[in-house]
Amino acid sequence: MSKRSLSQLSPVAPSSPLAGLAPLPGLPTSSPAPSPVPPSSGPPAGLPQLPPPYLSASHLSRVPLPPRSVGGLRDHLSRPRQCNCKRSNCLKLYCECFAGGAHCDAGLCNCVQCHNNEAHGERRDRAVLQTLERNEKAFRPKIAPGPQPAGGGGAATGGAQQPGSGHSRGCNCKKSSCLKKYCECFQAGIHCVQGRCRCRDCKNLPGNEERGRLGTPQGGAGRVEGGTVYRGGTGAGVERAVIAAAGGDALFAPPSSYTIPVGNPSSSAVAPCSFSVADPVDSRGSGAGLTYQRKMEGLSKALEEKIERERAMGLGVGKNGEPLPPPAPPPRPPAERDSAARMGDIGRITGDYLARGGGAARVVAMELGERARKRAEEGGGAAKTKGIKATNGGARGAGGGGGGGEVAPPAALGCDEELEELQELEELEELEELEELEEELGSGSRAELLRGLLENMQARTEQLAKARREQKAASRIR
DNA sequence: GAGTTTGAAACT
DNA sequence: CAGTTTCAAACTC
Ligand SMILES: [Zn+2]
Ligand SMILES: [Zn+2]
Ligand SMILES: [Zn+2]
Ligand SMILES: [Zn+2]
Ligand SMILES: [Zn+2]
Ligand SMILES: [Zn+2]
Repeated sequence: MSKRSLSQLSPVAPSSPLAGLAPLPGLPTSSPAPSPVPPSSGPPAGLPQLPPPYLSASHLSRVPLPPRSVGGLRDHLSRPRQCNCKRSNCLKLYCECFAGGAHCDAGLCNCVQCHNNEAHGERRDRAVLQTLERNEKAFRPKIAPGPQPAGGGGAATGGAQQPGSGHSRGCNCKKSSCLKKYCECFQAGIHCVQGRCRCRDCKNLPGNEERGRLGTPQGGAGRVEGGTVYRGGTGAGVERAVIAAAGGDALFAPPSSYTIPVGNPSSSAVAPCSFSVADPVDSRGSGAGLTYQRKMEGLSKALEEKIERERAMGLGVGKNGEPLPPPAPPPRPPAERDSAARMGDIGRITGDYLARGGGAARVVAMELGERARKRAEEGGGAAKTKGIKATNGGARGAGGGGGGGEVAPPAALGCDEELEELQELEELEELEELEELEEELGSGSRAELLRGLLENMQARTEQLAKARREQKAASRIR
């Protein structure tokens, strides 16, 4: 389902973007559609010429392409595309994969906390929209298709370039003279374009041949995929990036056909799209049902208590680091809940708690530890009690506060500390302990719980990071 | 592999 | 739009 006719312009168009990547002819400029693809590795340009992929501001421009990869299934489009992102969640253009409109390949990428995958479809969708908001051409090729003096990884060779070709936005190099792969032009193997490139001391202009053919003695060749310039490509890189291929060749990962709902700018695009992968509901699978529910219950209760306790102690910080004075508006809902609601409790509770900024990390850690212990007891003996890295012990991390009466947590520091703590914990997913734990608890429950916690933590982390930045900025402004 | 440099992307 | 900060890759040692 979810098949919508293009002409259907509903206000809050829940575009179902990405998903797969739809080959998108990059350049706007009319491409005579020659046969750019050079010999080697020049598969037939089988892609039909699609209509201008421009995201018209008047309506959704859903690229009419084979919904083949609708599920976001493996995009058999690009070659090794691998990133090593650590702090962007692969949801920013910093990430090669994301920038190229592809999902990260858990097998190839070495990214941390990657959200550029089907498992985080919605997040990714939002990120894509944000990115497009900033720059509608964000996912379009930077390198014009057409005949290029390609020389991937090396300086451009030919003489003059055809108008319209080159780096669409030009580079802005200041210290590399455009002779290193720091320069996108150079990396793409094309000359800089006067008037567009704002480089200084450019030595990558037509005529200025071979300054050192391979400007980079070390490292590998650069590459250009679908017009996107990448720095990556160590060694095994593509010697000849074959930039021209963009003309409609599947050789590269054509920038996916992201769609952007521009229908009504006024009404925020809050609900971007509900592409949703599958029904998360049933994903739980059979069997784990009851067990899972019980676990959740237990955890829920434990967390609730913990929260209550801490709140009573005056711990907690406002979203912006401000102390949290009011004991809290205890909107303690009745005790009646259906299983479904109960299931969501964990999320709600932790979310609530985290939102208030308590020692989030600490709580999570303790909770996990407790869970493990519990499990051990139940299971009867042999259980292993995973302690889960409990970060700073009893520490009064965030709320800290101290002593009597008014708990005035040093917003600044507390925030920072908590942030670190959280970031550290965010990597729980990679802890071996958890994997072991998983065996004991059952992947279903563990995964679900963990995911919930992590998501909350991530959200919180983002908040904190922002707050921290602001503080930093504020202090620097002084 | 650790540390530095670089410029695009992000943010203010 | 300019000035800064963040980020991940290119590069150096
Ligand atoms: Zn990445
Ligand atoms: Zn990746
Ligand atoms: Zn990734
Ligand atoms: Zn340059
Ligand atoms: Zn340039
Ligand atoms: Zn230049």
